[in-house]
Amino acid sequence: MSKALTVRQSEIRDYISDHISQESIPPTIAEIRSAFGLASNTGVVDHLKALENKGHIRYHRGRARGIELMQGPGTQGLPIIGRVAAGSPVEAIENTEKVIHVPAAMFRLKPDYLLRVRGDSMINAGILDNDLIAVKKQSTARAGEIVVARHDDEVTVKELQIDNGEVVLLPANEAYAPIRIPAEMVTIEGVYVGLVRESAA
Amino acid sequence: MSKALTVRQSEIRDYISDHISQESIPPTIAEIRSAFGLASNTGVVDHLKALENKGHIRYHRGRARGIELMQGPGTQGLPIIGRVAAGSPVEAIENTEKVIHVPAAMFRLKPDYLLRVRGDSMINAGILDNDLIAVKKQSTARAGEIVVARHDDEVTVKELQIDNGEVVLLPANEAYAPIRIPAEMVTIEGVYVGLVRESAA
DNA sequence: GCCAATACTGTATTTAATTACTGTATTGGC
DNA sequence: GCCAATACAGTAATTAAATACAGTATTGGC
Repeated sequence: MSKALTVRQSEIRDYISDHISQESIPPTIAEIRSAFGLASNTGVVDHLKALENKGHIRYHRGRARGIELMQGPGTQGLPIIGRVAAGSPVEAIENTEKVIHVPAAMFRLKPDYLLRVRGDSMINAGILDNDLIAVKKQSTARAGEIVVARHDDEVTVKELQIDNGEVVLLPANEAYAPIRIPAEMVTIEGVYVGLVRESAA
Repeated sequence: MSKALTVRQSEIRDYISDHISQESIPPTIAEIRSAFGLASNTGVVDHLKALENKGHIRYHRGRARGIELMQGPGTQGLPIIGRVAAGSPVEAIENTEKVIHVPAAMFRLKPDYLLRVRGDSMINAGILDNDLIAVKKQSTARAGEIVVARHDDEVTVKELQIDNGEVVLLPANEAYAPIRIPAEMVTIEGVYVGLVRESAA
């Protein structure tokens, strides 16, 4: 749908997105120019044209602040994934509870979806039963990161550790034991980048 | 807060609201003028000033399309309160870090603002240092609820308990002792209704 | 080695949009 | 009967913002 952006292009796209959420109006070309320390409007216009060609914005020529953000994945709505069906990828659409409009800019790393956590195995990491964790999709992770891991068609949230070539999934709760699995039997679905809790009444 | 509008004023307010939802950008003064078949910008400006005085819009002079709706689509922004200045009410505008657009529907009870939590006194309730808690403003609360309480110009987040006419502010961390204060020395600022965590990298 | 895309500077110009007056007519309240 | 608020017209001036052109330098692909 929307082609890959260069580093500079996605910086500008993010600036536009942030400007809209904070000022509730798109920036002018001159505002973008000075935000990036550029000397000429032309450079900004070039980027806007590129972003338009790649389907990320609509650029209404001749209109003041005529930049309209296209709601690409990760921009506006984050789907909430509920129970995860066995065998299906975690982002399968039929598992979507609903979509909530959380600005991805709210989190330091842009998440791709929200996953509802079941159980209390991560309470010492401040992740409680029924919390929604913001997950960024990626297939690798570093030791010490909290990851969404799939093993035997079961998806769990645990701290990742590597020990002697084996993957250790470490709960943050003394009542649970670490899970040790050969690396080739575990798939990393994503990493934990944030959390949303709708507190019970 | 927002005073009653005349018929004409609410027509114009509705037009602005519709324009934002349809074009995702506020209208210009000239667009409003021609939409209502007026011959002069002055009439529109008069209405905008009236709408501003009555608290329905913010009118940013000198900016193209500088009309910001205070209610309606895209207005569910919650201010993030950072450090709380001594003596000032917690919602004081100078303490606002920024506004993030979190749909109020995300939480069961509609919060009024987000408060950045400092310290680890509530870790057993899953509230960590630097988390943002969603707070609903209210001056009373029931025992067992987690509240934002002010005592001696200091604002803390604790579980509320009542014991023998005294207020007990209960931390959720064994390392901290409960705080016991006469009820008349504590002000309840609001109750905890949700949480947002921007996880550290 | 060339082409296309990216990422800009610099200057000038045009058009979009807001503001700044002055003035008229109507309405409702005290 | 007057005052304040509402609801406009009309004209000019000013500023905000976008565009148009002509370049330069760098990168990666074929």
